[in-house]
Amino acid sequence: MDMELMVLINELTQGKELAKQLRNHLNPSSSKETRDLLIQQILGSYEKSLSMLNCGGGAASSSMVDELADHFPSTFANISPRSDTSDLDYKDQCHKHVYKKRKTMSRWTEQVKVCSGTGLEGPLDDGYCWRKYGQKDILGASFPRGYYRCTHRHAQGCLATKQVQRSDEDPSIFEVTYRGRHTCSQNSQLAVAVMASSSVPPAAGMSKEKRNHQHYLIKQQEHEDQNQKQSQEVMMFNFGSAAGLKVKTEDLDNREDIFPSFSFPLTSIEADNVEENMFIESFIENNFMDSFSPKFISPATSESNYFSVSPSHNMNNFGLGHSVQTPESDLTEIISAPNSVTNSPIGEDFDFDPNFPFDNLEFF
DNA sequence: TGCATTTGACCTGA
DNA sequence: TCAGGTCAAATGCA
Repeated sequence: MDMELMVLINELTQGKELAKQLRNHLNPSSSKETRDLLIQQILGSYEKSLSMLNCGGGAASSSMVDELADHFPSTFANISPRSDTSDLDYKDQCHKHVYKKRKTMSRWTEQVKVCSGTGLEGPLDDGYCWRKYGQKDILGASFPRGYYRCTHRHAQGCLATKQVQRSDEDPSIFEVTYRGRHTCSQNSQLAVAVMASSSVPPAAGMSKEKRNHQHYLIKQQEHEDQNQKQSQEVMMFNFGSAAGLKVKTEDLDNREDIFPSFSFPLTSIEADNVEENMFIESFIENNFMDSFSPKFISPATSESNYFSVSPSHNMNNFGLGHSVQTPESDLTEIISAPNSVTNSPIGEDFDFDPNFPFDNLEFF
């Protein structure tokens, strides 16, 4: 990870810690000087952070901007390099940027079992509109891998992509790797419905697309929640370092140690890449993107990532998950219901503990 | 005619 | 150097 990014995170973390202290001093017995000092330190910490973000020259800044651009393509479209380069250069730079994004975009994998006779082949319906843009024979794989991207890529700059790979062992199983977050409007529109219904099982009348989409969003949210946990873990580590506490860092090298319940088989991701990307993405998404929205879903449950569409598959295999089958029996989605709110890091009585979500506006 | 898919070429990173 | 990922022209389809 970039040193400057680490410094930036430390600054923000320090600000958070100072705010925590300030909160403890928000009683009549505390001196005004102490509070003023803490406020000054908090402001200084955030000013430093902002100046780092505003500084366009540093490598960390540009990489952070890249990251932000990945998540807010429509916003960053206005800052296109077209303004000061030729079309050829622009195309070239965009092309290079695509390859750069390969490494930095979040991704998670699901396995989807397709029953024989369902007629379901190729791209699996998750509620989004995907357009196939490529197919490639993969070394050692019996079946080619299909590459799909969001239909609204050009219209709305949505950078979400997915790869569909048929399993060698069981051709009825498709391994679907999602990359990037949907920023297109179909996401937000359906997301409202999903968020509104996230605390209850999907209604029987819910369309297949919405249910599939709900499943997709829930998986995406799970992925992000895990990111957030890891982010908090690293921040706690930073705290420990600052306070001279000894923190076992090897946990950071083993995601399963940290998140034993997280069962996505991130098959082809190098561990270091996962850590870095998850942390950066978590930091950006949780502290910038999600700053103005509460966390509706926090399924911190142990759950298999194996999503069977077999009608005979027992829903109890998925813990809190439940199965919904369409009348056509073409595709059954296993949708994991969110856990009770007690599992959420955001409690009713919010307290500034190290796990406090950094994205709460009241904090500022 | 417009949109989606196919497929060979090209680019990047390991 | 090669495998994986993406582009874009050609093609198919409604």
